[in-house]
Amino acid sequence: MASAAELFHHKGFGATALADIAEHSKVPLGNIYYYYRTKDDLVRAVVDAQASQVAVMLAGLDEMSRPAERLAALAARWDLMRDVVARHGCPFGSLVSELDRRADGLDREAAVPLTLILRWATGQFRELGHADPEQAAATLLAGIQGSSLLANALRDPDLLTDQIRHLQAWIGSMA
Amino acid sequence: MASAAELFHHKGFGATALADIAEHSKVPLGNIYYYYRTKDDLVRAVVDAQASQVAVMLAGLDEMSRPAERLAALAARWDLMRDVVARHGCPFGSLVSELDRRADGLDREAAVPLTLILRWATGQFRELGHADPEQAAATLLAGIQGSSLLANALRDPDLLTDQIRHLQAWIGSMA
DNA sequence: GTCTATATCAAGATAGAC
DNA sequence: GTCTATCTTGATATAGAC
Repeated sequence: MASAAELFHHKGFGATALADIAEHSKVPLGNIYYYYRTKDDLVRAVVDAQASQVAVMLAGLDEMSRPAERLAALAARWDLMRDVVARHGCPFGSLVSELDRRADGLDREAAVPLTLILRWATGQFRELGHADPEQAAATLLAGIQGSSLLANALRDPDLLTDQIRHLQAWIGSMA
Repeated sequence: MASAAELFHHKGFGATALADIAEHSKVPLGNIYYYYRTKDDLVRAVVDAQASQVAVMLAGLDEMSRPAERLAALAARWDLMRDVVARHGCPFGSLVSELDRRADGLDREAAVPLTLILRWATGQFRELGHADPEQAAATLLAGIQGSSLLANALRDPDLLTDQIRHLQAWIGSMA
């Protein structure tokens, strides 16, 4: 499953064959099907794992004292992965972008990690006393996702770092 | 080619079969291969067409008198397609996101439409007297792309409209 | 539970009549 | 140039031995 998450991120869901995952994880092909009946089941498990990781990350941020600090630390998470993001995009964003065009239920489930972040950030901006916390949260997450996409398109990690800094300054300006 | 552009946008490049394009365009399957030797050739043509459309759009915006007006009008283009964007994502952003994970040259070519916009916007911000026009252009395009992705993930056209308005207000504040 | 061999099928690409 | 029939490949999924 970890191999699947990595390969879906690096090569995309559609372009990753189960044989690729079998080889990368050293798990025999047939064995994968013992745990995941279909490829869709596997990507569902990957998305669920992403959602759990997000929940853990947000819980960690909640340990910080002030909301502005927490929001800035959220943004910093993408900057920590700047080289991976510039090469392969944001793991949540690129997967949601690919799965969102499907008609089955998978498209909605793929949005869960981003939804969790959005809801959490809305709470933080509310605590900050922002007049429109939902819009502010969307501005922050859109800024993160958009710079991840641009940094990926231009293969430029510096673009990501610059924009994250810009977002952090914006957050700081209303603390 | 127009059918390919539409289906690549709606279903994604990998998930669209040439048979789908043949059916949608009423062009017999074998006939497509007379004009495009491979599926990669076809998506290359689609990206080239996107780049041309972008060039035409930017030339149209150049007709406006003031740079702030032009930049706001650029952002308005996405709001005009709000329902399509909320359902299928930005046609440039989603294609670049899918093709960017490929190792061949196609990944770089897919970035051309976004690069054209970025370069143009940089010039506009420079004309506006912005201290860091490159960063401002990245902020604008990242905001547009990020809200397109979020609006798509949440299936919420209003999110896109809100964010576009926010970006336009930001542009207006420095005119 | 593990693993190899294979069935099945869809999709890219081609052959060749018209 | 147009179109149908088909070849070929590769990927999902399964069968069945161990």
